[in-house]
Parts: sequence; C-alpha cells; structure tokens
Amino acid sequence: MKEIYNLHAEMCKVFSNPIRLEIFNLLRDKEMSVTEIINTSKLSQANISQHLSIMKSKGIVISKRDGKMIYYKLSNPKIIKAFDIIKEVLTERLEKNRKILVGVKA
Amino acid sequence: MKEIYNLHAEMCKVFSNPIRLEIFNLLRDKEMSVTEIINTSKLSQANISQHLSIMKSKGIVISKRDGKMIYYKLSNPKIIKAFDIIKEVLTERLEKNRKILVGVKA
DNA sequence: TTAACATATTAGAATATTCTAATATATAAA
DNA sequence: TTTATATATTAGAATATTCTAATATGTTAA
Repeated sequence: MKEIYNLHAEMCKVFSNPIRLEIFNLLRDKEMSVTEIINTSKLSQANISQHLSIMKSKGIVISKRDGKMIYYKLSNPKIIKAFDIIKEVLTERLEKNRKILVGVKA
Repeated sequence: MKEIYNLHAEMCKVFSNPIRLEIFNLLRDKEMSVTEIINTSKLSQANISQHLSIMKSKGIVISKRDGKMIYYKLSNPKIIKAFDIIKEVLTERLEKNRKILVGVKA
C-alpha cells in the first residue's frame, strides 16, 4: 500500500524540473526530433538528451529512430490533463495576486 | 514565458516525495491535526512537521490553530484531480505489466 | 507560575539532482 | 572507407533534498 507512493513520487519527480516541463509542453501535441527540441528550447544538446533519457526511463515519453534522427512523443496523453490542472491552479493564483497588487476587487 | 515553468516545477516538487503524497492523500477529504497525521502515518513528528511546512510554503495546504492543535487542509481541491490522474496512469501501467507477467491477453 | 502537550525549527550528515565539458556511438552521405 | 550529422553517455563539481537528533516555541491546565 506504500509502494504506490514511491512510484507516484518518481513520476512527479519528472515534472519537478522546468526544462523537462518545457520539453513535455513541446511534445504535447506533436512528436519532435531531438534536433527540433534543441532548436526551439535553446538548451545544450547534452542537457536535452539527459532530460529526455530521464523522461523515457520513467515512461513519460517514447522514442523511435528514423534514419539519423530520433523522434520523441508522449506515451500517455492523459498526463497532459494533469499538467494543465496544475498550470490552471498556478495561473489562477497568479491572477489573484495580481488583482491584490493592482487593487482590483475580487 | 519561462517563469511559469519554474513555478510549475516548484509545485510538482511538492509531489515528488512519497511522504508528502501520503500526507496529501490523508488530507484529500478532511482536515487533520498534526497529531492525527503522525498517528496514522507512523512517521516522526519532526519529519511530518518539515513536510507540512514545505507543503504550506508552496500553497498546497493551509493551516489554522485551534487551541494546542494545528489543523491542516488542502488549499485547492482541484489538485486532487491531478493527483488522481497520475495515480490512474500508474495503476493502468501496473495492471498492464501484471497481465504480461501472468500471461493474460489484452 | 510551572508542567505537560502540540508543533516548529535548527544543524548537519547522507544522498540525490543538475549542469558543463568531453567523449562515444549510430547512421547516412561523399 | 572516411566524413559529417544526430544523439547518447560519462565524469565530476556545484547545489539541493532528506532524514535524525536536539532544542525551541506556543498553548492550556494544574
């Protein structure tokens, strides 16, 4: 009954890094090659590769090779929903803070 | 456009620890005092207190004092939905693996 | 007051994560 | 084959997280 929390934590750990979140968001509606991810994210090749490796090992993404390129995509689109809920909670919170700062009534 | 990923990652970091997930799950439908959490989770007082402090600082839980006791509850029930989606993805995955091991057809 | 209870905080060792730089591997083109 | 391109892996320093043990703080009851 306790082991599920370890697995759950391992999965959430994947999303506890801003670079991996950015990669996840890039892949949300299309698969991409590593080169494309590098170009759009402006991060180093080694770093992207390491993060993709972590995401793959936790089953968040899957990859396939096509010639020289390797393409990554999300393994389970359900996770997008979880991602979006968290983002929604955060943006609501930011909006609330903005209103307080600006002096707008709720 | 990048700062949201840092906030998002900070929030997910809260869920990247099995003890905090256990506490979150205890609080999913009722508020609890620290003593109650200690008793049901069988973890040390200091450790629980530290984890609650982290959860509170990230806005996942809120607390109120009532006499000697301090009661914690979830700040935003929406997050339960995200928690459950991740859990669902994991249990589906475990079930698939079980079937493969046991030799059941999909 | 003082004692007892509930909770928080601190210090520090053990462990884990992250980045950069360098190197390795796999594939395709020349 | 060699060369160029795409991606992965490794090593290691810097940083962050986690736990335990000890101590501090706040509240109520005696």
